[in-house]
Amino acid sequence: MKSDLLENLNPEQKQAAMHYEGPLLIVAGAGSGKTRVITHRIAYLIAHYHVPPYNILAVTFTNKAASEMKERVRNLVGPLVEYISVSTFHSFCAKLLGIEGENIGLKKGFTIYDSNDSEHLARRVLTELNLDSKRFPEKMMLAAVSEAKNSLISPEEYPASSFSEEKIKQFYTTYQNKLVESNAVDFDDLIFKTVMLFRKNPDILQKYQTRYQFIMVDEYQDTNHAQYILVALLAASHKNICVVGDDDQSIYSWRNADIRNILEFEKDFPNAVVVKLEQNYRSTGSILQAANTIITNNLNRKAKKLWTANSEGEKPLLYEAATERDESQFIVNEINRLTKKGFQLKDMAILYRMNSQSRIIEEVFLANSLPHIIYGGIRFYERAEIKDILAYLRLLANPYDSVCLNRVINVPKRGIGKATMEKIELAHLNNKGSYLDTLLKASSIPNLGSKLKPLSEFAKLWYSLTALIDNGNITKLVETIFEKTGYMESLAREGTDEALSRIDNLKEFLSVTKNYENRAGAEASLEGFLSEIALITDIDRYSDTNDAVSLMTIHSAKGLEFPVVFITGLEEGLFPISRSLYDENQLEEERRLCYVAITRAQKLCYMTYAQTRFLWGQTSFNSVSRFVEELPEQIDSYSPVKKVTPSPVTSTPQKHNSWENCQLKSGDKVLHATFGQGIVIEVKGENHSEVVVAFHKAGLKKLLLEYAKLEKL
DNA sequence: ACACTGTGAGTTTTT
DNA sequence: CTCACAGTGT
Repeated sequence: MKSDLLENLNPEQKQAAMHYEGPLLIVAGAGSGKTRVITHRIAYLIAHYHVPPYNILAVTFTNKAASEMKERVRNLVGPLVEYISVSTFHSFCAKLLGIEGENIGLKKGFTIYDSNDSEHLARRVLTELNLDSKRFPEKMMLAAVSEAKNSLISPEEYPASSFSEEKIKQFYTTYQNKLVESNAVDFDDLIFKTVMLFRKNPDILQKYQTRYQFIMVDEYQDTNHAQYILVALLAASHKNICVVGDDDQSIYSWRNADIRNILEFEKDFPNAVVVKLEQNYRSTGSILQAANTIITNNLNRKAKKLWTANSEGEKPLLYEAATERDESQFIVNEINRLTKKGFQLKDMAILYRMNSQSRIIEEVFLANSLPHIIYGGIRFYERAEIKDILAYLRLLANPYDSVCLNRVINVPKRGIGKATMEKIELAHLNNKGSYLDTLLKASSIPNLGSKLKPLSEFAKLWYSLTALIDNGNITKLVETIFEKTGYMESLAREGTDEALSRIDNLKEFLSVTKNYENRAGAEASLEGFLSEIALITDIDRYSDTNDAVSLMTIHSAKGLEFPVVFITGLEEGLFPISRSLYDENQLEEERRLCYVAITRAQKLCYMTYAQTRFLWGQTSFNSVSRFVEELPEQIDSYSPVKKVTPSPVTSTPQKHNSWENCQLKSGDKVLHATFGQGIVIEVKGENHSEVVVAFHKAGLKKLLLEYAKLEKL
């Protein structure tokens, strides 16, 4: 049955898939079938070398990549896939620390802080240390801490040879102490602490070395030093390590990814076998040629040249828009045209450099009723109400967590503010137990006055909820929290549109818990649920069954492919982004980002830019991106200035001049008595008597100017 | 304690 | 522009 397993692989792919023991480096260009090779290698190890699935570990960076890999392995090996460990770096470490964490002082149920929680904590540390947050912004301090952790430098080891280093060291030390007190870890700690665990406990390390006989790492170019050491430790005894990566697609150096990990793999593992995959199966010849032309402008890279046997196809098309709205409208028009030629909406993606660019695109999409999904941006799990309910759950799992306690103790309002909270913190200092212990003994906290009553009630509520933790029924637990805390009720009483949408989000959260329970079955636990949620991103919440255009940043598009790709905002200062313009290394990373963007496209690739763009509160006039200029021969360009814009809606100035009777034009902000603020999308009808307005709260409305009292803002 | 207002500052990418 | 925070008045 498995004899034809490798039948459809090319010779290099086959060589990599058949590799048995010892280190293996697969340099896999974009679209060269690397996932295919990894999945086939896993299947081959099992079928041909009879490696027990239990001994195989595959690590990726994103949950999406992990679940996709799992599915594709399942297609090859069937139900055996459940015994293979396929997971992200972070979730692998989270699980491992859940089991072994007590060896390095982590109590059961520890919380994983996201960047938002970390910032809260950082702010408290800054005030406590009396550090001027202007000279030492928390973002900067956290970045320094992150860099230290990713380099495996502990607070004690952190240098103090300059004034600012001294301050960072101080911050790092206090920040870390507070994490420990809260029984919490941040993202970087997951990797850092796992490495520490292994270093301090050789017996535990050995256990996992024995368990994971064959290790595979995807997107190796994005690993940082800590991740590299983690993998190296696990592979130290058997050296059965296979890494897959492409230095041209390294776009995470700002997260301390160390490109040297891939460039120097052969030094680190001297007898490594190296396989290069250079045949691209994804894109047309023209698209690939454009990508190749761009990337050769980078000096710091391994020489390679992707080729394809695919047909030439059409050259990428460059569109010069007047404004960012025009850019979006062009895209909408093209999408409408392409759907008539047989493309589906889910075949198309719009990529941009930064999330804020999605706003205008979404507006125009809404105005044209074009179905779309925005990845990233306002994240589900970052919405206040979701964070509130999660904070309740996290507090139940970990009653030491001060950040979560601060978040929920006055939500909904219980009349407990800063002053009371300080009294609690003070009492807690002399208490060896958890915050729950402290609050249950609230009557012994001095000077509480009238606040004792609400506090005791809160403690009682908290205590009664703990009884529900262990039955694994998280949905029930969440429903009880909604009810007993009065959270839902207080939102319902508010009755505003915003409150109603919050209620909807909370209801959707119940489908998240149900989904988890279905998947986890008898294994379901509050800790398991929380650690899964902490590491999940929005990308994992969407299914691709809906026919809709995808909108996302280029970073989150890595690893994905689409028949049609629109790359937007190709302007100097935006892409490449202004901060990178004077740093050759950063500029090369921007160029790699551009390379990643182009190579997402299978059939058609569009590149767009706007002559003027409203950016950061003002209109800017940027020239076309240098990346476009690096492609003189490889693209066709299309400038609407010479032709009539084919859009039914436009905001080009020429057209406005002819609207003599009309004070409103598309793009204007207006205020409506009942619908609130909105933006004019379209003016139409005889004498321009009708307007279509996208209201921020009420959505799209068609209005007659004669009746609707619109105030121009 | 809290709701409101105005000011001021910083604007990338994400597990 | 948008968010966070300080200061104000209730």
